[in-house]
Amino acid sequence: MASIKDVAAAAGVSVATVSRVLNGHPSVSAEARARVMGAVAQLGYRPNAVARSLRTDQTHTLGLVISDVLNPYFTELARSVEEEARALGYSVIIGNADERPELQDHHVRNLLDRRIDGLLVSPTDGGSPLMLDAVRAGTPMVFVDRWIPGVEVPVVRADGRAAVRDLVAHLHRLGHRRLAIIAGPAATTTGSERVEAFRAALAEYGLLLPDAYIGQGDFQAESGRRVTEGFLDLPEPPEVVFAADNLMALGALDAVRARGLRVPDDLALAAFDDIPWFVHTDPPVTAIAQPTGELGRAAVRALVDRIEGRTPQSVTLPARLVVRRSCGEATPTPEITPPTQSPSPVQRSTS
Amino acid sequence: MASIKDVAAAAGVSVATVSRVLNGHPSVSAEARARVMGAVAQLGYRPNAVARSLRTDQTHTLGLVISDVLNPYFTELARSVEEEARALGYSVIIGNADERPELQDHHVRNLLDRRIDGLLVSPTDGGSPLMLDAVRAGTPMVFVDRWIPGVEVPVVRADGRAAVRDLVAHLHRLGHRRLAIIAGPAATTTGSERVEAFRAALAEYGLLLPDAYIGQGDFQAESGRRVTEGFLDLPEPPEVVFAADNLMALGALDAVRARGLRVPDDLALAAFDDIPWFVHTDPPVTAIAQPTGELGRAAVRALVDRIEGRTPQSVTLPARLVVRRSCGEATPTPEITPPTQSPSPVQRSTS
DNA sequence: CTGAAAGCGCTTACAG
DNA sequence: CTGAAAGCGCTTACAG
Repeated sequence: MASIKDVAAAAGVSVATVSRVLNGHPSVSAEARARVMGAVAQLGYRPNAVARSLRTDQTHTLGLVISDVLNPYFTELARSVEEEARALGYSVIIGNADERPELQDHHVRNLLDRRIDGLLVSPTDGGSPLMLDAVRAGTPMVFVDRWIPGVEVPVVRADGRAAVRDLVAHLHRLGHRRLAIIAGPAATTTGSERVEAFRAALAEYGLLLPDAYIGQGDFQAESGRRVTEGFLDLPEPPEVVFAADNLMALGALDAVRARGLRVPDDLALAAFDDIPWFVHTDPPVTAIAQPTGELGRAAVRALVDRIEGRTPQSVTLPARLVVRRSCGEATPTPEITPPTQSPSPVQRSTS
Repeated sequence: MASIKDVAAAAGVSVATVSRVLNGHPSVSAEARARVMGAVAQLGYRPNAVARSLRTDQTHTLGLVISDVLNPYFTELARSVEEEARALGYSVIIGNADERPELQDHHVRNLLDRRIDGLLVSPTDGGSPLMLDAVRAGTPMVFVDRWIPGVEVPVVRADGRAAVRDLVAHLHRLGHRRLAIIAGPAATTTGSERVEAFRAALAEYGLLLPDAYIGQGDFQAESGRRVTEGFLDLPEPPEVVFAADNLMALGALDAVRARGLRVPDDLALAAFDDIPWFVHTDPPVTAIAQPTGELGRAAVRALVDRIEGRTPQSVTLPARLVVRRSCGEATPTPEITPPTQSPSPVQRSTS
């Protein structure tokens, strides 16, 4: 591969001059610039980003550690992160933690070793020593979706509390009283918050969330299946299951179908995170939709602000309920709240 | 951040010795080793991968350029690629082409600039000059899923012809005669091959594939929607639509539902690529399943073989038909072919 | 077993 | 406007 020396030789100038034209430095004569450009084109020269990074101590790269690539929510998040980063002149390297803390640490370490300029993390746990050290060492970092309490890092996330309240109102209106939840790991904020939001909303209707109705999942499909089976085996099974993410909802659907039961007749189902497939499942699934793309973009902006010396902003965006048929036929409501107006509109899907 | 000099100073040895213990070089005294390890632990030292790469001309990194991260097929592929790469001591950087050739080139260029050790590509088009140059320049490369004819690069992919033949047999048995396809871009191999396999299978039943029944999609959902609407507007609409990937099948479902029609009564549907959601759609979708994980792993092995001086092997694995209900009720067959036995078993799903 | 030194491909003050 | 030189953090022949 041609190096800057080859270009300099071909253009009859010094490597310093080549470097200057490559970096758009103003003080280069038009003639030198032309000769260099010619040599670059002729040799098909491409600057070595590794060498440049070593010298400048910048990689123009962001690390993104997501909890699970197989989760469409994170996949959409990753896509918007890459898009915004590209627009701001950064590339992104994705690490998939697969909901496993050790794998998360592996990727954080790898990313740090590569000297990425900043790190976007959706933590799989309560914060490993490695991650805490990285924060203390001053690594620019921003949490997306999930975060670690007590750590001085900006957080970009959705607040689902109002939407969960809307969901419980919807369920109550349909006559459901025994409501259960498939929770994510308690060590994650989204794992515990969604349970708490659910519990608080139930309390408003004088309903309790007994321990037997809190199933411990790990945000992956298999756990949703297992927990749902446990619910169905209860002497008094719940009437509704609220899955704290879309993959556990998939597992719940598997479990219900495997027993030859039907949603919503035998068990109603709702999920956190809305995905395109929920429109076409049997039945279409009532879900809480996050503004995923906007979260990804806001997270990148916050991180780049931090990297470039500006003050990063934490951002909290509202999630919203999308009612479909998986909790029972909704009694038709005359007014339809427009989707973008109120802070937490109950959007009635056309499906 | 502590550098190798700091470690050397703290341990009272030269940087050469530090480097040797870090790299497991045998000729280091036990005492020096212990002192270095101590200093490393105490300083929390981590080698700078950028500097190491510059020096060794190796990044231990693979580039993976996929066509679309939002496609669950590619997401699963990416996951298995990362897993196998990690097992072999490599990390992977993913670039998402989003089915856009310019974006694909952007990522290839970025990856090349970063001096990745090798490139895994699922080409979005027939091969840009940039990609062709990279091959000519000797960049270790392997094509996965899609490939570029006439280019001397190993290919790891699934052969769907037998499964497509099984699909057409299934459709014919159900009485369908007017069969249409939503194709991918003709510039991609999977775009054209799936049409040709479909056409050839139809011919075995004396059926034609008229131009009006070949819709041009781009492997993304919106195109599936648009093409399906076109089919439904035809004076004589098809009885079945075969979507060449799962996202276009999603678009087809959208279009059918938007018109208040039903699958399979008004229009039957089948898809290339099987995904977990197809079990739970209304109705469950008959699909052709690829051995995605195995493809990803085989591709990595081939690429690493090439990188490490061994001779890489092209690999072709069979895809198989999974019958569900989206093409009409199947007449129950007495024997169930075990999924792993025959080269192209027609697996009857339990859903 | 160990260290001094060269060099990977760049960028950037410094001097002219 | 231009070039010689230093230096980023490593690895690795070379000499001892």
